[in-house]
Amino acid sequence: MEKSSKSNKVSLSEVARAAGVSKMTASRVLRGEGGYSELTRVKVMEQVDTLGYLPNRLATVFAGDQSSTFIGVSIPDLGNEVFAQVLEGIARKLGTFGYQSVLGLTQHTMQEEENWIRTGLSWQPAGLILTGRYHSPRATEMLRNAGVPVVEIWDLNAAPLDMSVGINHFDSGFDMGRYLTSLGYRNIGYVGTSHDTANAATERLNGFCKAVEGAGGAVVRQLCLHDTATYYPGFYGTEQLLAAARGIECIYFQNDAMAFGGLQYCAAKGLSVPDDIGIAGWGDLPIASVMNRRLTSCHVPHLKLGQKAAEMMMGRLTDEPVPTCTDIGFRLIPGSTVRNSGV
Amino acid sequence: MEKSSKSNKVSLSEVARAAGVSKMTASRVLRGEGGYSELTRVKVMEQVDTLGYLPNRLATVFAGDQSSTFIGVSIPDLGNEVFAQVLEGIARKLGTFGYQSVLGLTQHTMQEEENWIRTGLSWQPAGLILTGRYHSPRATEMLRNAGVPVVEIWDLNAAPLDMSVGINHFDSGFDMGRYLTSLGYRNIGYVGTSHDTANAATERLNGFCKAVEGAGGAVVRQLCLHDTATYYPGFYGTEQLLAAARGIECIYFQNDAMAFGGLQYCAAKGLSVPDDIGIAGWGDLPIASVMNRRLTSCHVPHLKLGQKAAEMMMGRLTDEPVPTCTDIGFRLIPGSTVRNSGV
DNA sequence: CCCCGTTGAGTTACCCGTAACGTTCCGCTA
DNA sequence: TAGCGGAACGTTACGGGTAACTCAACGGGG
Repeated sequence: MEKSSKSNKVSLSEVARAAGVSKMTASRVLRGEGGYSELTRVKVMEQVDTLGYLPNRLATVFAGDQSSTFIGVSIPDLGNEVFAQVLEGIARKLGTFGYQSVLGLTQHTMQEEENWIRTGLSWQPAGLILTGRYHSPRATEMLRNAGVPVVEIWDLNAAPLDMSVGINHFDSGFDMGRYLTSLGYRNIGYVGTSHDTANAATERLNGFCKAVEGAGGAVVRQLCLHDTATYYPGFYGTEQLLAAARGIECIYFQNDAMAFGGLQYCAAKGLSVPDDIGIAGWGDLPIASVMNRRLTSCHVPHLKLGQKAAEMMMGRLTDEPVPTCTDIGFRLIPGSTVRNSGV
Repeated sequence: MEKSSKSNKVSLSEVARAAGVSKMTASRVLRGEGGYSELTRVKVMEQVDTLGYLPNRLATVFAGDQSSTFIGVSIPDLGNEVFAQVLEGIARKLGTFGYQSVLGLTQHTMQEEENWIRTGLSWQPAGLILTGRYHSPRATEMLRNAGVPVVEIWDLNAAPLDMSVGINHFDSGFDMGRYLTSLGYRNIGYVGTSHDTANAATERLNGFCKAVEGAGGAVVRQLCLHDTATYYPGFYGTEQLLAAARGIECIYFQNDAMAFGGLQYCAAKGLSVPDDIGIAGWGDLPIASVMNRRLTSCHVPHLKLGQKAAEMMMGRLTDEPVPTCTDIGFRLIPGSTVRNSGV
């Protein structure tokens, strides 16, 4: 049962020849658009089976001016569980429409994103889904010129390139700031990681600071680690923060993963949470559902966000009216890692 | 600044015309393969900038017999952090070679995988990376006929379709079984989820049972939930297991997420771990690094696994000699959620 | 028996790049 | 000054499929 040495790509012409019809007739049968007899259909389909013909979608896209079924999806990184869920929502929903997700990991940098957009556009995607609302000038220009639908997710963008779905991160930080100050916290610290200045985490921090300061408190120390926003940096970041500043009553973390690291640091050092110190995160990781203590955090429907993004994309591609801007909403989770009433 | 109604795709011919050269010359300039004067180069590049030309890679692929830079990657689901990391390793590594990952989420079913392979092959990928070693007969046939490189990851496959990288899950389960029995555990339970019978988790369970039985113990109860293998099912699965069987000394979970759920159930019910019951998981989730107690588990270098898969794929595509089978290895983590010496 | 509509199937052109080959034109050598 | 080589660039022919058009055969109504 040896195969011939090279590329056994069976083309439509070969199927047609084998079936004794023209290429065009075979094409009609394959697309089921009618205009052929039952006998012809059977002959063609027999050969499709026999030869193991697989349609070449590149050629189809290439032929008509119809666009492909590729959707480019750029995600900062998958180490962050939250983005993994967004991607799952997107990919799964797109899949149900017969569309494929082409993944780009942009490492939170606009340059990586720009590169990815450039190559991404070169294979004629039906659309692009991008994380974040900040893009390099050249990226923006390419996107405008390309004429493909674009959904910006994560950050809500009142003036999106095309469409946008996400939450208002500033507000989400603001709400947490207001909540923590309402509990009497005044000297507050922040632990996060640094990347581009323009991103969602920074906006949360800005909103947070505004609320805290508005309530007479102060974010006395903001730690921006040069590391990934995961568990262990949360651990040692807490150590650094507490060593650098006295009297911190509560720490706001960039996300839940870092907050768990912080919790663990406190446990290791015998600091009682929330008696000695309050801990708040962001994102509401799934693992929180089985922790003995509920982490104070902010819930965002990640999976739903991804699904919504995919739906908006598909709506645009099928010429349905689509809102340009969808607020997916967030919910503050009081939790038990901060004290539960004002002092 | 209104754009004309339709697809502003600028083609190479337009660039060439605007620059006053032939299509072929413009193509040569774009590819930098020489055979043109500096003046010509400048003229062409000017028009590229002015018109905002973006190469159409579909056409390129289509023109030569060179293959695309798409690599199809099938992953069961991204809710499982472990697969997200594998994907990250793959996508990132492929990216450095200028290849794109096209994602397929197969929900742990062979049928979904088959569908995805069929459509996947239709856009002429340079290769496929599949999770698992079990594929439907038709999928196998398509893969053989397609003549594209295939890397099967996750399960080590001694007789892969093409290439394989992963670990031996049977051995990994066996080692855990031997370890737990060496600590004196004899009445052991298992909590996992059911899907196709043929998968890595089942192989781990088989290896585990063999070791346990070989040491005179028994896996007295195997619970296979109809749910996803995450935290909460681990929680209520533990409840079900303990309600259904008496005298269970130790529970082996399908993965760490479920084990964390189990740990939490024990904490909620006042069961002391490991004094009252032992808990073991699999996969070594990142969050374990900041837990106060180390979960007994099995470490697998997920990111490295993904990277290796990508490297093997690239090696094959550049005609380097590539091992057909790479064991990425695992490491048993004794942890502190089982007792630490034989009774 | 002719005309015409319907059905089934073939022909042609095209999509956008690239390989392979042709052509021009220059300068250099004998 | 013919002859030649090579740099610079143009022409043609694909590749796999599809839209639009054309054509042939057949059956039914007048």
